Amino acid sequence: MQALTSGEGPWDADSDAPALVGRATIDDVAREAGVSTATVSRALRQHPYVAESTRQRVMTAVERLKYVANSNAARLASGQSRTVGFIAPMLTSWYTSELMVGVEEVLTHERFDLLIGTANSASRERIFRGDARFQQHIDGVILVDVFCGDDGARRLAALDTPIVVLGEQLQRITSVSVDNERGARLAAKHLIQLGHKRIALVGGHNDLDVAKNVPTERAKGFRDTLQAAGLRLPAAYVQDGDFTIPGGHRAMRALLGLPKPPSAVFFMSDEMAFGALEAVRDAGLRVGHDVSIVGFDDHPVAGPIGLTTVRQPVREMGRLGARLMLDTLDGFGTVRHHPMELTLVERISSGRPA
Amino acid sequence: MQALTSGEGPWDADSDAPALVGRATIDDVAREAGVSTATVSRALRQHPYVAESTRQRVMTAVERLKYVANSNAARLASGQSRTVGFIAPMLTSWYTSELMVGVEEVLTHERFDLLIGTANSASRERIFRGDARFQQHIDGVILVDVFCGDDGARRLAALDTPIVVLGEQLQRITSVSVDNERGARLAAKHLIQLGHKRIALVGGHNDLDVAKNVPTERAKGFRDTLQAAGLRLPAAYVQDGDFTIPGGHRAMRALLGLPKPPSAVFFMSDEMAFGALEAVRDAGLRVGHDVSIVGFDDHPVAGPIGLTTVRQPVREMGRLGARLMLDTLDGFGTVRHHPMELTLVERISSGRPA
DNA sequence: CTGAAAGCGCTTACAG
DNA sequence: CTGAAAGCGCTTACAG
Repeated sequence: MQALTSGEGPWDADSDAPALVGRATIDDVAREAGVSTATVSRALRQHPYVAESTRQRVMTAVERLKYVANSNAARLASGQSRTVGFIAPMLTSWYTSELMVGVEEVLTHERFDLLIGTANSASRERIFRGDARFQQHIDGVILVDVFCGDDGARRLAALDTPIVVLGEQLQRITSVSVDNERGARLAAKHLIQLGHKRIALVGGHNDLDVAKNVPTERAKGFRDTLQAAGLRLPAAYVQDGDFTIPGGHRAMRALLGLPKPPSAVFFMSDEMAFGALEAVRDAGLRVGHDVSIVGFDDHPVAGPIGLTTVRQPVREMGRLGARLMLDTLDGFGTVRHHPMELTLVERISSGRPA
Repeated sequence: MQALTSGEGPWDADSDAPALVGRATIDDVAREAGVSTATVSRALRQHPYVAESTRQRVMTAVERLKYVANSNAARLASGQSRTVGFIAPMLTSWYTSELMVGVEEVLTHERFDLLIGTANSASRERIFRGDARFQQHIDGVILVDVFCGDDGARRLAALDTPIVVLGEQLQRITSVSVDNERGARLAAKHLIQLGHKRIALVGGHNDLDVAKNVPTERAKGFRDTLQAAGLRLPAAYVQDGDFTIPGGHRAMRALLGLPKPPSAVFFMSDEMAFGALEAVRDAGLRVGHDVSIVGFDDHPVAGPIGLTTVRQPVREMGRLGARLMLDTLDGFGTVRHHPMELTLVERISSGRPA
């Protein structure tokens, strides 16, 4: 970018800056400061052995020339990509993008790049054994909703790539996790305490063969709680909502079409619960009265529309995950599990059965 | 990343690949194919003057070695950053992130990187005259909700950096735009036709001194339509909702607290309308009956909750904007304006006045 | 159509 | 604490 042509105000050119053809390089700075490029490089990266006076001179030259290091050259020379991969089964869900924002926030601050990837069943193999984008030039990978059992986890841990898992806990892999079973228990208990007997469950990813852990754990917590209360969960009361808004809509319609529809439904994500709203309305019923609904996430729209939900601090999980990755890359890499708190937020979408 | 340790299934090592210490470089490929590195480079980038048989041999070697070019080296050598900047006043709104997803989609496909930036009043100057991240190593900039009048537009156009503007139309700058005035007119007309006389307006960015164009244009279309219908718009009926959910909540609460509250409100974004929902509920009123609400965007949750809104194809706008940027960078850079269609989607949040 | 070689702008042992 | 120099892995005129 060059200086602007003329005129006043915020779009003005900065007339203080020395005229340059193209951008200043490290050589320009070295010349200006009267030192070698090596010294400039060291001064700029907080290298310990640089005289304070030298550092000052370098900084002055940097300011004057508005020098910014060419990161391509820096990465090539140092062999460090300063890039972290981010892999999730579904990039468009609120949950995923919120995690991504958190991750991006701290990574950008540390001048790292983020490489985004989806992980459906077709691509998951490629990713770990040679996907074009991930095969090289990546320092580590942040995984969301990992799609593997204990066995897969063991193999993941054996990779020589730093890995951080978000949203669940895996053996021998650093993670920022949430107790999914407990979250589902909170939701189930809440509905049981309200007096509901016919409670349905809407999850997803049943046929994707990816991202199985999260729905599996939530389903378990839910079933266990119902069972402990002596309640049945008929097969027809378990629907696949695909973790999307339209999926939630379909699932709810199916449930309401049953001979004996449930009086309450737990959705494993708020977005699915949002989709359900329309189905309830179309059936001429009222949420919170005729049908109670509980979601999972605490999406920003959950509050405004009064959705009872299991809240998880998603953005915070993303931030923490990124920090753990950075720690690992810095060599402070003991495997750690960071549990995040889950809380039930009661709002008006759940009430006593009619 | 290295091969996995052992075991079967999707986490297996690929035993066909030649053992390599580190990654294959262009030299490895050249050796394997029996050609020079220059030829490998040409073959890989669809250079016209490469014999078909040579290209085949190179490709085979690439496959065998699972070669992937080091983009840092490629960018350094070619002098092309293959990076596009994306600047918006508010990164967390649905509108902005949806645009970003669209942009990211086509940019990634073309192996371009995206550099994200916010543009509040404090930083907008820096961006164009020397922000560390944008000063260099960027091929072009995509601007959302540009914050300048005709004068600013003229200066923007004079920059030697390719620019594409999203969401509105500016003199002499390529854009993917929407007729904001018309959108607001659609909303106003709809409410007027339903019989409303007391109609309020909730916009935002009033004190940010950024992103003024969009709210200004929408306000104009709205005012003009009311005036043409002989309706007044008292100052108290114009509120700042900050383009956020909490902002919409506050604005609605203020409106409902008025001695003579409006019977209908037009929000310049769906998210603000979402925030209003809670305020309406808290006041013991019903949306679509006691108060009609119209939004702008057609956010994914608008359908499920039945929000009447002015729909704009946001993701599509992002995609198109990215393509226009790529065209510009390829030298096909005539200034063009691509208008996108706006349509009113009538749902249950708007009805006849009580 | 292909190769030898310079060069992109940094970083980093290696000396001093 | 600092400098000279090699090298990171590509691309691209320049010859042929």
